[in-house]
Amino acid sequence: MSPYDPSAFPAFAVTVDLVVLTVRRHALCALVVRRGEPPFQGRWALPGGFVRADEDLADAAARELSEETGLCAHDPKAPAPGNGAHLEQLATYGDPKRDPRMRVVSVAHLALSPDLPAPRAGGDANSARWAPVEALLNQESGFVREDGQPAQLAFDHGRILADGVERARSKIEYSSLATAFCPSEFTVGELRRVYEAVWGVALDPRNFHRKVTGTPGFLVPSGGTTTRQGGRPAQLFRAGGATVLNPPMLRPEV
Amino acid sequence: MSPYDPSAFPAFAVTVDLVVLTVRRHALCALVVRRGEPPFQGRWALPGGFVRADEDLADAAARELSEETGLCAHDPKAPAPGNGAHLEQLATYGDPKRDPRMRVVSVAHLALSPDLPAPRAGGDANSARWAPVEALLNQESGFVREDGQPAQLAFDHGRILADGVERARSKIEYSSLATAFCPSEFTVGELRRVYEAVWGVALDPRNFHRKVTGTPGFLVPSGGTTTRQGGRPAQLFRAGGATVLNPPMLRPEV
DNA sequence: GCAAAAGTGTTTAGCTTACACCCATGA
DNA sequence: TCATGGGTGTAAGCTAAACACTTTTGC
Repeated sequence: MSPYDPSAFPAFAVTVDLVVLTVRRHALCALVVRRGEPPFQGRWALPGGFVRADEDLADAAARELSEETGLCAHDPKAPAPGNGAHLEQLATYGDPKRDPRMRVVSVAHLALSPDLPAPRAGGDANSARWAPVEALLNQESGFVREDGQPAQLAFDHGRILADGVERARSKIEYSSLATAFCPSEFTVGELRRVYEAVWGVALDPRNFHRKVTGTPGFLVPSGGTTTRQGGRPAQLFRAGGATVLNPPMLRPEV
Repeated sequence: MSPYDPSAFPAFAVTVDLVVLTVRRHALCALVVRRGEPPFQGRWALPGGFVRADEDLADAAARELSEETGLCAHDPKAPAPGNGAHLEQLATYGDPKRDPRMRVVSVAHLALSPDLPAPRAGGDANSARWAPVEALLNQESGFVREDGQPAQLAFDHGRILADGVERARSKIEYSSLATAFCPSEFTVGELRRVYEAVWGVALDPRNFHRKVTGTPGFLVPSGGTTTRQGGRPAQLFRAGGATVLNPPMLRPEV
């Protein structure tokens, strides 16, 4: 057997699926698209698509993200963040029966984005929307949305979403990743509300303020202030160069 | 275009590659096999192989691990650990040029095992050995082993190994995973030497002892004692049911 | 006895927590 | 004036780091 013989190994289709998270109205939300064709026609699914023949996995994920949201994924190593989203590989799902049509291995990616006006449909999806992850993850308990659509996601996307949410929840503990949910300029209170939405807890505003402003390199003041949240004007910050938080932000027990 | 048409998407080969780590003679070591055929013939590589047509990714990784080492990967959820190794998915590597022959996507897995007598060759590898990761990771700086073989690993396996080592180093901070490097019964000192080997640091034996014995569910005394390390007899322990360490073990700055 | 490794006790410093308190704005 | 969110001060409690000290074996 020659190692160059394509018949010597099974052929797989490879896709990328995206867990795109954002914080909207104090709730952690994920981008879902309605499937326009079988299988799972009419059901909600994570955005994604086939990896092209000469495309790297990260490039395929960035392309799908751009097609679905218009966001530019920004390389964590790039100097200018711009209006980009954080994008990282999450995990790979390859159960032989995960797609009834054929053998598909999906390399899931996790994207974190600031709140966007509204998702625009793209590719073969005929509609797209932000949905609170809490509702989507209640799929196991037979949750049904108010419009009568079952919330159960297509394929194994419920599991993929759960893994992505768990990754996001744990990663903001020890990294500065929570700033990826914020616009380029934000206040300490806005950043705190991100943590509260992602973790589903309430944090002490005073201790949170001391913690994030006291961690060198986490936040840099941009000079301006804002009163968009009401109350006393708050300083505006940008994300600093630090990527790890040491000591980490502690997630309350419940 | 029908979604069932195989010509509608590119075909990929999918492999699993294994980062198998152990601690031998106070050094973190990885299992490498010598390649018997091109490309990279004669070079060291990580063990791995093609995923079969109806095989899950985790099953393929467990099969390769068993073929190369005789270890049984044990599901973390299984009740009886036995003589099994820890096995988890690491990351997926799919650069279009990572294999000169064809488009191969590799789903890398990380395995942690107690010290084994000697690796046995299996599959198409004509030899296998444990190599200190420090030597393997110095490949970038033109490191050459004492036998004249360049240590540079085949394909992108140097990067995969580096990612696996980093995962292991960070994961023993906040989980009980370090016990996967120990035999079923071990002393606190032996566990400490695992941490010291993986992190490459020296830890205070007194504070380490208090830390691990004071964390509920981490270690359970097995009743026996041993003097195999010399000095005063040490209590023997087994890994307890706890999988997370809270608060975590702190890695010194270096 | 001596070396070596296992354990215990104690002090100090840093960090988290909880909460009292003041500040600056819009309505 | 009052409600609202921003921001500072401070004392209690927990943890880790550093290290003196005792215990129990082999040689």
